Amino acid sequence: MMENDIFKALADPTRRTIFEKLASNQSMNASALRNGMSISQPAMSQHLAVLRQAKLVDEERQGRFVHYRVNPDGLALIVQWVARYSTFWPDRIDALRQTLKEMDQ
Amino acid sequence: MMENDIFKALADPTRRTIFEKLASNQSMNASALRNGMSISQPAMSQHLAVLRQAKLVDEERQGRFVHYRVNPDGLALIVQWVARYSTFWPDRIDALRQTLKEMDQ
DNA sequence: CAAACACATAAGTCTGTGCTTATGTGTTTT
DNA sequence: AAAACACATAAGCACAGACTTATGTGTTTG
Repeated sequence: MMENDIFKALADPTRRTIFEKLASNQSMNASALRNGMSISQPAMSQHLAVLRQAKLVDEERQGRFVHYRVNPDGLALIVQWVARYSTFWPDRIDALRQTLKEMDQ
Repeated sequence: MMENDIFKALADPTRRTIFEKLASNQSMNASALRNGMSISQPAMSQHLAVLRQAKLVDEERQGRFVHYRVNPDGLALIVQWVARYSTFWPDRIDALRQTLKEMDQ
């Protein structure tokens, strides 16, 4: 299940850090992502595989490097999930609900 | 960490089911939540504890029953987290960004 | 007050998962 | 072509977490 992959992927703090790194930079390869992270190369590779399967990240091979960047599909799925419960937010935020509906098309 | 609690809480499919049940009904006690769920009483109790710690759920004791309902705080935190990456959504959805900013105040 | 009830907590088991080291695959460099 | 490099995969280990049964705590009912 798609939803499950996403939440499981984001349940790990290391993976969220990786994702945030990718979000603030345009695109990074796996080695660049490791900088300042005290994480082994295989661990990084495994985390990226999980993020990729959750559609939170896209990869693009360039020679011997693999460049990773944020895939909006994953984020959109979270938004859609949260949007189902938008009725529980303060009234004024109902405007958000509208915007999200337009987004779904 | 707050963020961690939420994502870990939602990483479990059973807990998401419980949360969705609470979202579609106004308020339910733990026993009512078990209906049609083939889950033991202690398991339900443990899941609810996790959801409560993540601020996804509120409890209110009434006699020997404990009524649970959705706590918007948890949902709001997810929205805030996703909002940080709203730049990755298609342009027109940038309107959402505005709405979320207003929400933060 | 005793029994039934609603729920929480304890303790143990089993599976999932995040890590490691070792090795494999493909690409670039010299 | 050999060496260095970037990354993936394999296999094993250790811990986290979801479940179970058993029991505890508090409340209501008969």
